[in-house]
Amino acid sequence: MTTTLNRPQRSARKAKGHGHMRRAEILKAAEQIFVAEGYEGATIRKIADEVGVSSTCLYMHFRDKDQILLEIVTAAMEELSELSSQVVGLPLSPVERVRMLLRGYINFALRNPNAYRLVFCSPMSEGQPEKTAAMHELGSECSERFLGVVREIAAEGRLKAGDPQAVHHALWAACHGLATLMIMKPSLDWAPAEEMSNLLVDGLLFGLITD
Amino acid sequence: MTTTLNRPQRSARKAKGHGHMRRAEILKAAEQIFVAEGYEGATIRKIADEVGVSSTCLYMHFRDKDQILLEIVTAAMEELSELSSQVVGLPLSPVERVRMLLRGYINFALRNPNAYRLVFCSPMSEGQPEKTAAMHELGSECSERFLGVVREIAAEGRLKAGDPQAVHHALWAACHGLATLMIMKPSLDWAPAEEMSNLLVDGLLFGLITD
Amino acid sequence: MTTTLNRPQRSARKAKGHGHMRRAEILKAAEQIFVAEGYEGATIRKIADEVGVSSTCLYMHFRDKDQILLEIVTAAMEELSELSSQVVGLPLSPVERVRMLLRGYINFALRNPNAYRLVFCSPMSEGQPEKTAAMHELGSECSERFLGVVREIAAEGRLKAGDPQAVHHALWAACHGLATLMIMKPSLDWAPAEEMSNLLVDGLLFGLITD
Amino acid sequence: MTTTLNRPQRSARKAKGHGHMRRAEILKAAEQIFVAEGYEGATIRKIADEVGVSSTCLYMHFRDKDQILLEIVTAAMEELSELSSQVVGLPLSPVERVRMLLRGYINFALRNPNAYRLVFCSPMSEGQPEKTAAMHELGSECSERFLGVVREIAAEGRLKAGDPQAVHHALWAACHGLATLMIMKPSLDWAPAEEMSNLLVDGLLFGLITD
DNA sequence: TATGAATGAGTCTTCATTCAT
DNA sequence: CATGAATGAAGACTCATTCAT
Repeated sequence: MTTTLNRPQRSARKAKGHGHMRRAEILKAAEQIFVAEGYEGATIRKIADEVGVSSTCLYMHFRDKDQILLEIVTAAMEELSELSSQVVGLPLSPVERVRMLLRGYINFALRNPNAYRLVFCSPMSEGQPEKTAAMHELGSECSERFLGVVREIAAEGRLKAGDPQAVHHALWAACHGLATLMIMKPSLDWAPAEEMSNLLVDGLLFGLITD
Repeated sequence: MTTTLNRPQRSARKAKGHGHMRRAEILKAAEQIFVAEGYEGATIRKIADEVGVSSTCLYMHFRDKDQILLEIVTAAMEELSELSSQVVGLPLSPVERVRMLLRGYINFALRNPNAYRLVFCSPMSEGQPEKTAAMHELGSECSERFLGVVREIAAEGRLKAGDPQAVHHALWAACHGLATLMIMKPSLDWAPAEEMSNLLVDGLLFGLITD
Repeated sequence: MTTTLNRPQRSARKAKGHGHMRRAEILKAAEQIFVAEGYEGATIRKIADEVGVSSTCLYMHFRDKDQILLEIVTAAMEELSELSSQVVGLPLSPVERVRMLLRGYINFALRNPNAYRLVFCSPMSEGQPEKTAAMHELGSECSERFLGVVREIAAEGRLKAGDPQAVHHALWAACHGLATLMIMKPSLDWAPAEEMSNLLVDGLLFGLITD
Repeated sequence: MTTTLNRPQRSARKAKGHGHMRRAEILKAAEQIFVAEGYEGATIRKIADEVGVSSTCLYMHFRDKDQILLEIVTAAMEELSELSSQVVGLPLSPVERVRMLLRGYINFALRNPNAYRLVFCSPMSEGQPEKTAAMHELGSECSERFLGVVREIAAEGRLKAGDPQAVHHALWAACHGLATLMIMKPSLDWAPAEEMSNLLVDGLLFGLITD
């Protein structure tokens, strides 16, 4: 009742972690809030409160708010890139690798909904040219890797229609659509995510690729 | 209901006409900004500046910020609903009607990119319960109509997998993905829209439905 | 639902009164709103809506908002002055006339709570020097008349203590207190107004004046 | 609870001290403006300007506008409550205690005109239920204490008329009237405050209570 | 490394008022 | 006499950011 200052509810100021612990702590807190409240909802104050430090403190570790979010998003993209990299290298038929790529992609998007939205559904890309470079580079890598596997399939003469690029785009777009729609309209009466994912991916592959 | 000026004549007279031109001007500016800068980025001031009037002026024509957005969205949804209604009534096989629905859907989205993003890529949905009722009603209508046709196909025992609801969701989501991605990433090396549309839709239908 | 303009609910635009009807209509509406919602709550728009005309229209009859309210208040003061004038002239003993004056005063205040507050509880007096002149003139008249009757009593040697001026102030202040407190704290568990009024006035007169 | 700086030391250091001087400065400025311009007239901006800081700065020290006002009012009420508490406990006859309560009350009001008006002449009361709880609690305490003494007098069968509650209200209201009128109309030709106070209080007690 | 205090720009919204018709 | 359209100033409040310590 007698709270005299506005944000005193620093729940539990954690024991001083040395060195770069702080940075990680901040990123973690920011990600939580970012996921919970979206890009505009993730304010510096909320993040600072979550970590248990002053807002000012964040500026000792990051230039500005965008840098924090960008770092989170880039980390997410790295994960995605890493994931695609691993799948592409598996000793499986190209179709199987594509199937895993698509499933993994949808899965990733649903697990990182806000990062995903930020990367793929925001016009932010056009905002700062250089700041988002690293992020987009990672995106291109993923895309290239994926396209490579589709080309392998095409090389086997198994594309029912379209060129590899178009098929790759269609596959990606479809999965992108499922992910974003499930993220944006969670109130719809969706079947379980895995079921939807399988239904879509299997249908697409069956429809676009011959045995 | 009482006014015929709700949707003003889209003639070329741009010169500050009297009457209720203003309303339309505002809606147009708002749509652009909403789409360019997202829901939170579209401030009353920016819209007013775009139109070239004071912020206060907007309140003469709309109760609040939400009403502006809502009106744009609802108008777009009405158009989409109208379109789906027409297709569903055509004397064609259910599969053919689904094909037309999906193509028409993608087509609509690409022709109305701003409105489309506004409706399907904005978080706005989960805000006020009643204010968005009309909009959601229209969305549900479209969805129901589409689902109805998928059910016809299911009744013929031709769904390869999944229940009608899931298949309907998968088809919709895939087309949604193609539309949004082509809208949001126009710099990618896309095949022509119609080609992409056909590739995706035909692939999906072939993959999910038996002859 | 489809109201396109902000204030269309002009309930029932009354048949055009000729001449100065309008002025009276406006004052009446303003008084209602003034009483119902207080000084700050009585906005030009509300008054205009209540009358059924545009806000602009009010400016054809009154210079500004203050003039409207001032006119109401002055009218109230005229009523009070009239009332005191009548009572003072009655063929009764001075004590009886004072009793009636005080009762009438409390009664008046309770019937015109907002006007009363505006006149006696607002620093507005110091605001505009000339605009409120008429109003204050009326107040002085009342006060003088009242003081005159107290002087009659004093002339009979019946004041227990104090000079006429002080007694007049004390009587007035006490009644003022009852009125304002009942106006401002209506949620208190007050006895009926008349009962309170009698209790206070009779007590005061008995306490300050000898038989 | 955690801070000892709630009511900062009222020393004379006016030079922009560090610490929580600010809070007190703001409260002081707010009280002046609240009283000079009324509840609605006391805007955040005016207060901030008076203190010489930005409007934003106020929000560092208080949650919102209401909290500022509330704090002022509550502080005043605490003082008044303390005062009444002391008087009630004195080893005097109930009539004498009432006399002291009333004189003390008037005295308090005249010594704290700003706070007094804020508490007893502002409509603020009927706003939020819980926010004003503490304040009303203090008011009730005072009132109850006073009523208790009046009941003692009633128990001795010495009330000339009315029930204890009504008499208590009448006494309070009369003193309230004297205080507010002397505060609001200082330009009137008042007798010295103590003289007025004695005249009114003695007159009331003589008029309402038998020996 | 961290902070408390502060700020300027910006958010939506409402008000009294004016101007051209 | 009356209006629709418009406005500038102001309302409370929030945000990212900075500065002195």
